[in-house]
Amino acid sequence: MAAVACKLVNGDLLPERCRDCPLRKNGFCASLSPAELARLHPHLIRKRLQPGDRIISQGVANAHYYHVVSGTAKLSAVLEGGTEQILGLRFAGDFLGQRFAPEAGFTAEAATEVELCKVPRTALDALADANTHVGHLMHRQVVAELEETRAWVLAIAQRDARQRVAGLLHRIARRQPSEHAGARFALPLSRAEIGNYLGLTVETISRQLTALRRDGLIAIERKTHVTVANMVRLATAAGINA
Amino acid sequence: MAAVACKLVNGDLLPERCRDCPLRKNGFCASLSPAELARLHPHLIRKRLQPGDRIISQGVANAHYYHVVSGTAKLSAVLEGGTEQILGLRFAGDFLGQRFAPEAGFTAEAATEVELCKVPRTALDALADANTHVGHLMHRQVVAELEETRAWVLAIAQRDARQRVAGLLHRIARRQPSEHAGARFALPLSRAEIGNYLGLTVETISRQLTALRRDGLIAIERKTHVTVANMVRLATAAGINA
DNA sequence: CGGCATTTTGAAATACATCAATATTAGTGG
DNA sequence: CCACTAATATTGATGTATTTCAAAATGCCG
Repeated sequence: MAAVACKLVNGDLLPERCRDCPLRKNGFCASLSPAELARLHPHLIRKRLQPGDRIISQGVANAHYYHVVSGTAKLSAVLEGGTEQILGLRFAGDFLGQRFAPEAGFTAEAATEVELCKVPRTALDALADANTHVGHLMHRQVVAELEETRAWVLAIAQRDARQRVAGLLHRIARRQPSEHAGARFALPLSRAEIGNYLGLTVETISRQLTALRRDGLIAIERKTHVTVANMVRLATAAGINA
Repeated sequence: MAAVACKLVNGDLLPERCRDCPLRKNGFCASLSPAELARLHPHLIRKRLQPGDRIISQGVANAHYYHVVSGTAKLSAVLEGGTEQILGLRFAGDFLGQRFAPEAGFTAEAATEVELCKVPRTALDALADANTHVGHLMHRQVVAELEETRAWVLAIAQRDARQRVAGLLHRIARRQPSEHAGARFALPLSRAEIGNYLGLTVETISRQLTALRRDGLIAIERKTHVTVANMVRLATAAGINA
Protein backbone atom coordinates (compact mmCIF):
# COMPACT_ATOMS: atom_id res chain seq x y z
CA MET A 1 0.00 0.00 0.00
CA ALA A 2 2.81 2.41 0.89
CA ALA A 3 5.26 3.82 -1.62
CA VAL A 4 8.78 2.46 -1.37
CA ALA A 5 11.58 4.99 -1.21
CA CYS A 6 13.38 5.61 -4.46
CA LYS A 7 17.06 4.96 -4.55
CA LEU A 8 19.21 5.08 -7.63
CA VAL A 9 21.97 2.56 -7.92
CA ASN A 10 25.45 3.96 -8.13
CA GLY A 11 26.79 4.43 -11.67
CA ASP A 12 23.56 3.19 -13.19
CA LEU A 13 20.46 5.25 -13.89
CA LEU A 14 18.29 2.21 -13.34
CA PRO A 15 16.35 2.41 -10.07
CA GLU A 16 17.12 -0.32 -7.60
CA ARG A 17 13.59 -1.58 -7.23
CA CYS A 18 13.09 -1.88 -10.96
CA ARG A 19 16.39 -3.65 -11.39
CA ASP A 20 15.40 -6.25 -8.85
CA CYS A 21 11.90 -6.53 -10.28
CA PRO A 22 11.10 -9.86 -11.92
CA LEU A 23 9.31 -7.92 -14.67
CA ARG A 24 12.45 -6.14 -15.75
CA LYS A 25 13.41 -9.07 -17.95
CA ASN A 26 10.25 -9.48 -19.97
CA GLY A 27 7.27 -7.59 -21.20
CA PHE A 28 6.71 -3.90 -21.09
CA CYS A 29 9.43 -2.81 -18.72
CA ALA A 30 12.07 -4.84 -20.53
CA SER A 31 11.56 -2.60 -23.54
CA LEU A 32 12.05 0.60 -21.59
CA SER A 33 15.46 2.22 -21.52
CA PRO A 34 17.11 2.89 -18.14
CA ALA A 35 16.46 6.58 -18.68
CA GLU A 36 12.78 6.00 -19.31
CA LEU A 37 12.49 3.78 -16.26
CA ALA A 38 14.27 6.37 -14.19
CA ARG A 39 11.77 8.98 -15.26
CA LEU A 40 8.86 6.73 -14.45
CA HIS A 41 10.26 5.35 -11.24
CA PRO A 42 9.43 8.17 -8.81
CA HIS A 43 5.75 7.63 -9.57
CA LEU A 44 5.66 3.88 -9.17
CA ILE A 45 3.92 2.38 -6.17
CA ARG A 46 4.22 -1.21 -5.12
CA LYS A 47 1.03 -2.70 -3.73
CA ARG A 48 0.24 -6.05 -2.20
CA LEU A 49 -3.36 -7.24 -2.32
CA GLN A 50 -5.26 -10.10 -0.77
CA PRO A 51 -7.72 -12.33 -2.66
CA GLY A 52 -10.92 -10.43 -3.35
CA ASP A 53 -9.37 -6.97 -3.16
CA ARG A 54 -10.44 -4.65 -5.96
CA ILE A 55 -7.88 -3.33 -8.41
CA ILE A 56 -10.07 -1.68 -11.04
CA SER A 57 -13.82 -1.04 -10.92
CA GLN A 58 -15.95 -1.31 -14.03
CA GLY A 59 -17.42 1.99 -15.19
CA VAL A 60 -15.11 4.09 -13.06
CA ALA A 61 -12.50 6.35 -14.59
CA ASN A 62 -9.24 4.89 -13.40
CA ALA A 63 -6.27 7.07 -12.69
CA HIS A 64 -3.70 4.30 -12.81
CA TYR A 65 -2.23 1.56 -14.92
CA TYR A 66 -1.09 -1.62 -13.22
CA HIS A 67 1.52 -4.22 -13.84
CA VAL A 68 1.01 -7.59 -12.25
CA VAL A 69 4.29 -8.42 -10.52
CA SER A 70 3.17 -11.69 -8.99
CA GLY A 71 -0.04 -13.58 -8.39
CA THR A 72 -3.18 -13.77 -10.48
CA ALA A 73 -5.87 -11.17 -11.13
CA LYS A 74 -9.43 -11.93 -12.20
CA LEU A 75 -11.21 -9.82 -14.80
CA SER A 76 -14.99 -9.66 -14.86
CA ALA A 77 -17.81 -7.48 -16.14
CA VAL A 78 -21.43 -7.04 -15.21
CA LEU A 79 -23.66 -7.09 -18.28
CA GLU A 80 -26.78 -4.97 -18.83
CA GLY A 81 -28.90 -7.85 -17.62
CA GLY A 82 -27.08 -7.82 -14.31
CA THR A 83 -25.37 -11.14 -14.96
CA GLU A 84 -21.69 -11.31 -14.22
CA GLN A 85 -19.23 -12.60 -16.77
CA ILE A 86 -15.65 -13.64 -16.15
CA LEU A 87 -13.48 -12.14 -18.88
CA GLY A 88 -10.12 -13.64 -18.15
CA LEU A 89 -7.10 -13.88 -15.92
CA ARG A 90 -3.98 -11.79 -15.72
CA PHE A 91 -0.67 -13.18 -14.52
CA ALA A 92 2.78 -11.90 -13.62
CA GLY A 93 4.03 -9.58 -16.34
CA ASP A 94 0.59 -8.67 -17.64
CA PHE A 95 -0.53 -5.11 -18.01
CA LEU A 96 -3.84 -3.74 -16.74
CA GLY A 97 -5.58 -0.69 -18.11
CA GLN A 98 -6.15 0.70 -21.58
CA ARG A 99 -5.03 4.02 -22.84
CA PHE A 100 -7.85 6.06 -24.39
CA ALA A 101 -10.45 4.00 -22.58
CA PRO A 102 -12.12 6.75 -20.56
CA GLU A 103 -13.55 4.36 -18.00
CA ALA A 104 -12.78 0.78 -17.12
CA GLY A 105 -14.76 -1.70 -19.19
CA PHE A 106 -14.33 -4.37 -16.57
CA THR A 107 -13.58 -4.99 -12.94
CA ALA A 108 -10.25 -6.47 -11.91
CA GLU A 109 -9.63 -8.04 -8.56
CA ALA A 110 -6.99 -10.15 -6.91
CA ALA A 111 -7.73 -13.85 -7.33
CA THR A 112 -4.71 -14.96 -5.32
CA GLU A 113 -2.39 -12.80 -3.28
CA VAL A 114 -1.19 -10.23 -5.80
CA GLU A 115 1.72 -7.87 -6.03
CA LEU A 116 1.17 -4.87 -8.26
CA CYS A 117 3.21 -2.07 -9.72
CA LYS A 118 0.92 0.93 -9.85
CA VAL A 119 1.61 3.65 -12.43
CA PRO A 120 -0.30 6.95 -12.58
CA ARG A 121 -1.90 7.40 -15.99
CA THR A 122 -0.64 10.94 -16.21
CA ALA A 123 2.96 9.81 -15.75
CA LEU A 124 2.90 7.01 -18.31
CA ASP A 125 0.79 8.94 -20.80
CA ALA A 126 3.19 11.87 -20.58
CA LEU A 127 6.12 9.56 -21.16
CA ALA A 128 4.30 7.98 -24.09
CA ASP A 129 3.72 11.34 -25.70
CA ALA A 130 7.23 12.58 -25.05
CA ASN A 131 8.82 9.40 -26.25
CA THR A 132 7.27 7.86 -29.37
CA HIS A 133 8.86 4.55 -28.58
CA VAL A 134 6.85 4.22 -25.36
CA GLY A 135 3.62 5.18 -27.10
CA HIS A 136 4.28 2.46 -29.64
CA LEU A 137 4.87 0.01 -26.83
CA MET A 138 1.48 0.71 -25.33
CA HIS A 139 -0.07 0.45 -28.75
CA ARG A 140 1.58 -2.93 -29.31
CA GLN A 141 0.28 -3.95 -25.93
CA VAL A 142 -3.32 -3.56 -27.11
CA VAL A 143 -2.67 -5.24 -30.43
CA ALA A 144 -1.30 -8.25 -28.57
CA GLU A 145 -4.27 -8.30 -26.23
CA LEU A 146 -6.62 -8.20 -29.20
CA GLU A 147 -4.83 -11.17 -30.73
CA GLU A 148 -5.15 -13.09 -27.51
CA THR A 149 -8.83 -12.31 -27.15
CA ARG A 150 -9.44 -13.44 -30.72
CA ALA A 151 -7.63 -16.69 -29.98
CA TRP A 152 -9.89 -17.15 -26.99
CA VAL A 153 -13.01 -16.75 -29.12
CA LEU A 154 -11.74 -19.47 -31.41
CA ALA A 155 -10.95 -21.69 -28.47
CA ILE A 156 -14.40 -21.40 -27.00
CA ALA A 157 -16.40 -21.48 -30.21
CA GLN A 158 -15.61 -24.91 -31.48
CA ARG A 159 -14.48 -26.91 -28.46
CA ASP A 160 -16.41 -29.20 -26.17
CA ALA A 161 -16.44 -29.10 -22.36
CA ARG A 162 -13.39 -31.31 -21.84
CA GLN A 163 -11.31 -29.30 -24.29
CA ARG A 164 -12.31 -26.01 -22.72
CA VAL A 165 -11.47 -27.10 -19.19
CA ALA A 166 -8.20 -28.71 -20.26
CA GLY A 167 -7.39 -25.59 -22.25
CA LEU A 168 -7.94 -23.32 -19.27
CA LEU A 169 -5.78 -25.47 -17.00
CA HIS A 170 -3.11 -25.50 -19.67
CA ARG A 171 -3.17 -21.72 -19.99
CA ILE A 172 -2.95 -21.25 -16.25
CA ALA A 173 -0.14 -23.79 -15.92
CA ARG A 174 1.91 -22.12 -18.64
CA ARG A 175 1.78 -18.81 -16.84
CA GLN A 176 2.92 -20.01 -13.44
CA PRO A 177 6.23 -18.75 -12.04
CA SER A 178 8.92 -20.68 -13.86
CA GLU A 179 10.30 -22.53 -10.80
CA HIS A 180 7.17 -24.59 -10.57
CA ALA A 181 6.93 -24.52 -14.37
CA GLY A 182 3.33 -25.42 -14.62
CA ALA A 183 3.65 -28.41 -12.38
CA ARG A 184 1.52 -27.26 -9.50
CA PHE A 185 -0.73 -24.29 -8.79
CA ALA A 186 -3.81 -23.14 -6.91
CA LEU A 187 -6.87 -22.60 -9.07
CA PRO A 188 -7.54 -18.85 -9.04
CA LEU A 189 -11.23 -19.38 -9.82
CA SER A 190 -14.06 -21.28 -8.16
CA ARG A 191 -15.89 -23.96 -10.14
CA ALA A 192 -18.76 -21.53 -10.63
CA GLU A 193 -16.41 -18.88 -12.01
CA ILE A 194 -14.72 -21.34 -14.33
CA GLY A 195 -18.12 -22.39 -15.60
CA ASN A 196 -19.11 -18.80 -16.15
CA TYR A 197 -15.87 -18.11 -17.98
CA LEU A 198 -16.15 -21.14 -20.24
CA GLY A 199 -19.88 -20.95 -20.87
CA LEU A 200 -20.58 -24.16 -18.94
CA THR A 201 -22.32 -25.06 -15.69
CA VAL A 202 -20.68 -25.72 -12.32
CA GLU A 203 -21.64 -29.36 -12.50
CA THR A 204 -20.03 -29.81 -15.89
CA ILE A 205 -16.79 -28.24 -14.66
CA SER A 206 -16.76 -30.54 -11.68
CA ARG A 207 -17.38 -33.60 -13.84
CA GLN A 208 -14.71 -32.63 -16.35
CA LEU A 209 -12.17 -32.04 -13.61
CA THR A 210 -12.80 -35.45 -12.08
CA ALA A 211 -12.66 -36.97 -15.56
CA LEU A 212 -9.28 -35.36 -16.22
CA ARG A 213 -8.09 -36.62 -12.85
CA ARG A 214 -9.48 -40.10 -13.49
CA ASP A 215 -7.60 -40.14 -16.80
CA GLY A 216 -4.39 -39.24 -15.02
CA LEU A 217 -3.80 -35.86 -16.68
CA ILE A 218 -3.98 -33.95 -13.43
CA ALA A 219 -4.15 -34.45 -9.68
CA ILE A 220 -6.29 -32.36 -7.34
CA GLU A 221 -5.86 -31.86 -3.63
CA ARG A 222 -7.97 -29.74 -1.34
CA LYS A 223 -10.27 -28.86 -4.27
CA THR A 224 -8.10 -26.04 -5.51
CA HIS A 225 -4.56 -27.35 -5.77
CA VAL A 226 -3.92 -28.78 -9.19
CA THR A 227 -0.86 -30.69 -10.27
CA VAL A 228 -0.42 -31.25 -13.97
CA ALA A 229 0.94 -34.74 -14.51
CA ASN A 230 1.63 -34.30 -18.19
CA MET A 231 1.54 -30.95 -19.96
CA VAL A 232 1.69 -32.52 -23.40
CA ARG A 233 -1.25 -34.77 -22.80
CA LEU A 234 -3.12 -31.84 -21.27
CA ALA A 235 -2.46 -29.79 -24.39
CA THR A 236 -3.70 -32.64 -26.55
CA ALA A 237 -6.84 -32.93 -24.45
CA ALA A 238 -7.34 -29.20 -24.96
CA GLY A 239 -7.20 -29.65 -28.71
CA ILE A 240 -4.14 -27.45 -28.93
CA ASN A 241 -1.77 -28.17 -31.81
CA ALA A 242 -3.01 -30.34 -34.64
CA MET B 1 -8.59 -1.11 -59.17
CA ALA B 2 -7.12 2.01 -60.74
CA ALA B 3 -6.10 5.12 -58.83
CA VAL B 4 -8.38 8.08 -59.20
CA ALA B 5 -6.77 11.38 -60.07
CA CYS B 6 -6.25 13.76 -57.17
CA LYS B 7 -7.89 17.13 -57.41
CA LEU B 8 -7.99 19.70 -54.67
CA VAL B 9 -11.11 21.76 -54.36
CA ASN B 10 -10.69 25.46 -54.75
CA GLY B 11 -10.26 27.41 -51.52
CA ASP B 12 -10.39 24.27 -49.43
CA LEU B 13 -7.51 22.02 -48.63
CA LEU B 14 -9.82 19.05 -48.44
CA PRO B 15 -9.44 16.75 -51.43
CA GLU B 16 -12.54 16.36 -53.53
CA ARG B 17 -12.77 12.59 -53.27
CA CYS B 18 -12.49 12.63 -49.52
CA ARG B 19 -15.05 15.37 -49.20
CA ASP B 20 -17.55 13.35 -51.18
CA CYS B 21 -16.66 10.18 -49.31
CA PRO B 22 -19.38 8.76 -47.10
CA LEU B 23 -16.71 8.00 -44.50
CA ARG B 24 -15.78 11.63 -44.08
CA LYS B 25 -18.57 12.09 -41.56
CA ASN B 26 -17.81 9.29 -39.18
CA GLY B 27 -15.02 7.14 -37.92
CA PHE B 28 -11.38 7.56 -38.55
CA CYS B 29 -11.39 10.11 -41.37
CA ALA B 30 -13.87 12.34 -39.55
CA SER B 31 -11.23 12.90 -36.90
CA LEU B 32 -8.57 13.95 -39.38
CA SER B 33 -8.00 17.60 -40.08
CA PRO B 34 -8.26 18.85 -43.69
CA ALA B 35 -4.49 19.29 -43.67
CA GLU B 36 -3.93 15.72 -42.55
CA LEU B 37 -6.31 14.40 -45.16
CA ALA B 38 -4.61 16.47 -47.80
CA ARG B 39 -1.29 14.95 -46.86
CA LEU B 40 -2.69 11.44 -46.98
CA HIS B 41 -4.78 11.91 -50.05
CA PRO B 42 -2.16 11.50 -52.80
CA HIS B 43 -1.53 7.98 -51.55
CA LEU B 44 -5.12 6.81 -51.35
CA ILE B 45 -6.40 4.30 -53.84
CA ARG B 46 -10.03 3.46 -54.34
CA LYS B 47 -10.71 -0.19 -55.13
CA ARG B 48 -13.86 -2.04 -56.00
CA LEU B 49 -13.94 -5.76 -55.30
CA GLN B 50 -16.31 -8.58 -56.16
CA PRO B 51 -17.50 -11.22 -53.67
CA GLY B 52 -14.70 -13.66 -52.94
CA ASP B 53 -11.87 -11.29 -53.85
CA ARG B 54 -9.03 -11.27 -51.35
CA ILE B 55 -8.19 -8.11 -49.46
CA ILE B 56 -5.67 -9.37 -46.90
CA SER B 57 -4.00 -12.77 -46.70
CA GLN B 58 -3.28 -14.41 -43.37
CA GLY B 59 0.42 -14.74 -42.60
CA VAL B 60 1.49 -12.30 -45.27
CA ALA B 61 3.09 -8.97 -44.41
CA ASN B 62 0.61 -6.44 -45.67
CA ALA B 63 1.77 -3.13 -47.06
CA HIS B 64 -1.59 -1.43 -46.77
CA TYR B 65 -4.36 -0.43 -44.47
CA TYR B 66 -7.90 -0.44 -45.75
CA HIS B 67 -11.05 1.42 -45.01
CA VAL B 68 -14.31 -0.21 -45.99
CA VAL B 69 -16.24 2.43 -47.92
CA SER B 70 -19.25 0.26 -48.77
CA GLY B 71 -20.20 -3.40 -48.70
CA THR B 72 -19.21 -6.12 -46.28
CA ALA B 73 -15.89 -7.89 -45.75
CA LYS B 74 -15.48 -11.31 -44.18
CA LEU B 75 -12.62 -12.06 -41.77
CA SER B 76 -11.39 -15.61 -41.33
CA ALA B 77 -8.36 -17.52 -40.11
CA VAL B 78 -7.00 -21.00 -40.67
CA LEU B 79 -6.03 -22.64 -37.39
CA GLU B 80 -3.09 -24.96 -36.81
CA GLY B 81 -5.36 -27.94 -37.27
CA GLY B 82 -6.24 -26.73 -40.76
CA THR B 83 -9.79 -25.88 -39.80
CA GLU B 84 -11.10 -22.53 -40.92
CA GLN B 85 -12.73 -20.16 -38.50
CA ILE B 86 -14.83 -17.10 -39.36
CA LEU B 87 -13.69 -14.23 -37.16
CA GLY B 88 -16.15 -11.53 -38.01
CA LEU B 89 -17.54 -9.06 -40.49
CA ARG B 90 -16.47 -5.55 -41.36
CA PHE B 91 -18.87 -2.96 -42.67
CA ALA B 92 -18.76 0.53 -44.15
CA GLY B 93 -16.57 2.77 -41.99
CA ASP B 94 -14.56 -0.08 -40.49
CA PHE B 95 -10.81 -0.13 -40.58
CA LEU B 96 -8.73 -3.11 -41.66
CA GLY B 97 -5.16 -3.75 -40.59
CA GLN B 98 -3.26 -3.37 -37.36
CA ARG B 99 -0.28 -1.23 -36.76
CA PHE B 100 2.65 -3.15 -35.25
CA ALA B 101 1.21 -6.45 -36.41
CA PRO B 102 4.05 -7.59 -38.67
CA GLU B 103 1.89 -9.99 -40.63
CA ALA B 104 -1.84 -10.34 -41.03
CA GLY B 105 -3.37 -12.59 -38.39
CA PHE B 106 -6.37 -13.29 -40.57
CA THR B 107 -7.59 -13.30 -44.12
CA ALA B 108 -10.07 -10.67 -45.25
CA GLU B 109 -12.16 -11.01 -48.36
CA ALA B 110 -15.12 -9.31 -49.94
CA ALA B 111 -18.39 -10.93 -48.86
CA THR B 112 -20.54 -8.65 -50.97
CA GLU B 113 -19.40 -6.18 -53.57
CA VAL B 114 -16.98 -3.99 -51.65
CA GLU B 115 -15.54 -0.53 -52.13
CA LEU B 116 -12.26 0.07 -50.36
CA CYS B 117 -10.00 2.98 -49.61
CA LYS B 118 -6.48 1.62 -49.67
CA VAL B 119 -3.77 3.41 -47.67
CA PRO B 120 -0.08 2.50 -47.81
CA ARG B 121 1.21 1.60 -44.34
CA THR B 122 4.24 3.79 -44.83
CA ALA B 123 2.10 6.84 -45.53
CA LEU B 124 -0.24 6.44 -42.56
CA ASP B 125 2.50 5.32 -40.18
CA ALA B 126 4.56 8.35 -41.13
CA LEU B 127 1.60 10.61 -40.54
CA ALA B 128 0.94 8.91 -37.21
CA ASP B 129 4.50 9.49 -36.08
CA ALA B 130 4.61 13.06 -37.32
CA ASN B 131 1.28 13.92 -35.81
CA THR B 132 0.63 12.50 -32.34
CA HIS B 133 -3.07 13.00 -32.78
CA VAL B 134 -3.19 10.52 -35.67
CA GLY B 135 -1.16 7.97 -33.74
CA HIS B 136 -3.63 8.25 -30.91
CA LEU B 137 -6.45 7.73 -33.35
CA MET B 138 -4.98 4.45 -34.55
CA HIS B 139 -4.39 3.43 -30.97
CA ARG B 140 -8.01 4.19 -30.10
CA GLN B 141 -9.00 2.17 -33.09
CA VAL B 142 -7.48 -0.98 -31.61
CA VAL B 143 -8.88 -0.31 -28.15
CA ALA B 144 -12.35 -0.08 -29.67
CA GLU B 145 -11.81 -3.27 -31.62
CA LEU B 146 -10.71 -5.03 -28.45
CA GLU B 147 -13.86 -3.86 -26.70
CA GLU B 148 -15.98 -5.19 -29.52
CA THR B 149 -14.22 -8.54 -29.57
CA ARG B 150 -14.71 -8.86 -25.83
CA ALA B 151 -18.40 -8.13 -26.24
CA TRP B 152 -18.51 -10.88 -28.83
CA VAL B 153 -16.98 -13.38 -26.44
CA LEU B 154 -19.67 -12.56 -23.93
CA ALA B 155 -22.34 -12.89 -26.56
CA ILE B 156 -21.22 -16.32 -27.63
CA ALA B 157 -20.30 -17.72 -24.22
CA GLN B 158 -23.65 -17.76 -22.52
CA ARG B 159 -26.24 -17.66 -25.25
CA ASP B 160 -28.15 -20.46 -26.95
CA ALA B 161 -28.51 -21.06 -30.68
CA ARG B 162 -31.55 -18.80 -31.17
CA GLN B 163 -29.93 -15.93 -29.33
CA ARG B 164 -26.70 -16.25 -31.29
CA VAL B 165 -28.44 -16.26 -34.66
CA ALA B 166 -30.76 -13.41 -33.69
CA GLY B 167 -27.76 -11.52 -32.35
CA LEU B 168 -25.83 -11.89 -35.56
CA LEU B 169 -28.77 -10.73 -37.67
CA HIS B 170 -29.22 -7.79 -35.34
CA ARG B 171 -25.58 -6.80 -35.63
CA ILE B 172 -25.66 -7.03 -39.41
CA ALA B 173 -28.91 -5.08 -39.61
CA ARG B 174 -27.58 -2.28 -37.44
CA ARG B 175 -24.61 -1.78 -39.73
CA GLN B 176 -26.53 -1.53 -42.98
CA PRO B 177 -26.44 1.76 -44.91
CA SER B 178 -28.80 4.10 -43.09
CA GLU B 179 -31.32 4.46 -45.92
CA HIS B 180 -32.41 0.88 -45.47
CA ALA B 181 -31.75 1.24 -41.73
CA GLY B 182 -31.62 -2.42 -40.99
CA ALA B 183 -34.83 -3.19 -42.77
CA ARG B 184 -33.49 -5.36 -45.54
CA PHE B 185 -30.12 -6.82 -46.48
CA ALA B 186 -28.39 -9.73 -48.17
CA LEU B 187 -26.73 -12.16 -45.80
CA PRO B 188 -22.99 -11.82 -46.38
CA LEU B 189 -22.34 -15.37 -45.15
CA SER B 190 -23.55 -18.80 -46.16
CA ARG B 191 -25.31 -20.96 -43.59
CA ALA B 192 -22.14 -22.98 -43.19
CA GLU B 193 -20.11 -19.84 -42.52
CA ILE B 194 -22.64 -18.53 -40.02
CA GLY B 195 -22.51 -21.88 -38.25
CA ASN B 196 -18.75 -21.77 -38.19
CA TYR B 197 -18.78 -18.24 -36.83
CA LEU B 198 -21.31 -19.00 -34.09
CA GLY B 199 -19.99 -22.39 -33.14
CA LEU B 200 -23.08 -24.21 -34.43
CA THR B 201 -23.88 -26.56 -37.30
CA VAL B 202 -25.40 -25.68 -40.66
CA GLU B 203 -28.57 -27.53 -39.76
CA THR B 204 -29.01 -25.61 -36.54
CA ILE B 205 -28.60 -22.29 -38.35
CA SER B 206 -31.17 -23.30 -40.90
CA ARG B 207 -33.62 -24.39 -38.21
CA GLN B 208 -33.14 -21.22 -36.19
CA LEU B 209 -33.63 -19.04 -39.25
CA THR B 210 -36.89 -20.76 -40.12
CA ALA B 211 -37.93 -20.52 -36.47
CA LEU B 212 -37.28 -16.77 -36.46
CA ARG B 213 -39.23 -16.49 -39.69
CA ARG B 214 -42.07 -18.62 -38.35
CA ASP B 215 -42.21 -16.36 -35.29
CA GLY B 216 -42.49 -13.32 -37.52
CA LEU B 217 -39.26 -11.63 -36.52
CA ILE B 218 -37.78 -11.78 -40.00
CA ALA B 219 -38.69 -12.63 -43.57
CA ILE B 220 -36.39 -14.47 -45.97
CA GLU B 221 -36.50 -14.48 -49.75
CA ARG B 222 -34.17 -16.27 -52.09
CA LYS B 223 -32.34 -17.77 -49.09
CA THR B 224 -30.09 -14.79 -48.59
CA HIS B 225 -32.32 -11.72 -48.53
CA VAL B 226 -33.43 -10.99 -45.01
CA THR B 227 -35.98 -8.42 -43.96
CA VAL B 228 -36.17 -7.60 -40.29
CA ALA B 229 -39.80 -7.14 -39.32
CA ASN B 230 -39.12 -5.83 -35.85
CA MET B 231 -35.68 -4.76 -34.66
CA VAL B 232 -36.78 -4.52 -31.05
CA ARG B 233 -38.17 -8.03 -30.95
CA LEU B 234 -35.05 -9.24 -32.73
CA ALA B 235 -32.89 -7.62 -30.07
CA THR B 236 -34.98 -9.24 -27.37
CA ALA B 237 -34.63 -12.62 -29.04
CA ALA B 238 -30.89 -12.03 -29.10
CA GLY B 239 -30.89 -11.46 -25.37
CA ILE B 240 -29.64 -7.92 -25.82
CA ASN B 241 -30.62 -5.48 -23.08
CA ALA B 242 -32.32 -6.88 -20.01
C1' DC C 1 -18.48 -29.53 17.05
C1' DG C 2 -22.04 -27.54 14.10
C1' DG C 3 -23.54 -24.60 10.38
C1' DC C 4 -22.78 -22.93 5.69
C1' DA C 5 -20.92 -22.53 1.24
C1' DT C 6 -18.81 -25.12 -2.29
C1' DT C 7 -18.23 -29.24 -4.63
C1' DT C 8 -19.39 -33.73 -6.12
C1' DT C 9 -22.43 -37.24 -7.76
C1' DG C 10 -26.76 -39.12 -9.72
C1' DA C 11 -31.00 -39.26 -12.69
C1' DA C 12 -33.92 -37.07 -15.99
C1' DA C 13 -34.70 -33.50 -19.45
C1' DT C 14 -33.21 -30.94 -23.42
C1' DA C 15 -30.69 -28.53 -26.84
C1' DC C 16 -27.79 -29.30 -30.33
C1' DA C 17 -25.17 -32.62 -33.29
C1' DT C 18 -25.18 -36.19 -36.43
C1' DC C 19 -26.88 -38.94 -40.06
C1' DA C 20 -29.77 -39.20 -44.00
C1' DA C 21 -32.98 -37.75 -47.43
C1' DT C 22 -35.31 -34.14 -50.04
C1' DA C 23 -35.78 -29.44 -51.85
C1' DT C 24 -34.12 -25.25 -53.59
C1' DT C 25 -30.96 -22.41 -55.96
C1' DA C 26 -27.23 -21.06 -59.06
C1' DG C 27 -24.57 -22.19 -62.86
C1' DT C 28 -23.84 -24.39 -67.59
C1' DG C 29 -24.44 -25.84 -71.99
C1' DG C 30 -27.65 -27.40 -75.40
C1' DC D 1 -35.38 -20.70 -72.70
C1' DC D 2 -35.06 -25.10 -70.88
C1' DA D 3 -32.85 -29.19 -69.08
C1' DC D 4 -29.14 -30.81 -66.40
C1' DT D 5 -25.83 -30.71 -62.76
C1' DA D 6 -23.60 -29.36 -58.59
C1' DA D 7 -23.82 -26.79 -54.57
C1' DT D 8 -26.37 -25.10 -50.81
C1' DA D 9 -30.29 -25.20 -47.84
C1' DT D 10 -34.19 -27.44 -45.58
C1' DT D 11 -36.45 -31.00 -43.06
C1' DG D 12 -36.81 -35.32 -40.37
C1' DA D 13 -35.21 -39.03 -37.17
C1' DT D 14 -32.02 -40.39 -33.89
C1' DG D 15 -28.04 -39.89 -30.78
C1' DT D 16 -25.32 -37.53 -27.37
C1' DA D 17 -23.23 -33.93 -24.60
C1' DT D 18 -24.54 -30.76 -21.51
C1' DT D 19 -28.10 -28.77 -18.63
C1' DT D 20 -31.23 -29.03 -15.06
C1' DC D 21 -33.04 -30.66 -10.84
C1' DA D 22 -32.03 -32.91 -6.58
C1' DA D 23 -29.36 -34.80 -2.96
C1' DA D 24 -25.19 -36.10 -0.61
C1' DA D 25 -20.33 -35.08 0.49
C1' DT D 26 -16.54 -32.21 1.48
C1' DG D 27 -14.11 -28.43 3.26
C1' DC D 28 -14.23 -23.98 5.92
C1' DC D 29 -14.84 -20.88 9.88
C1' DG D 30 -16.60 -19.47 13.93
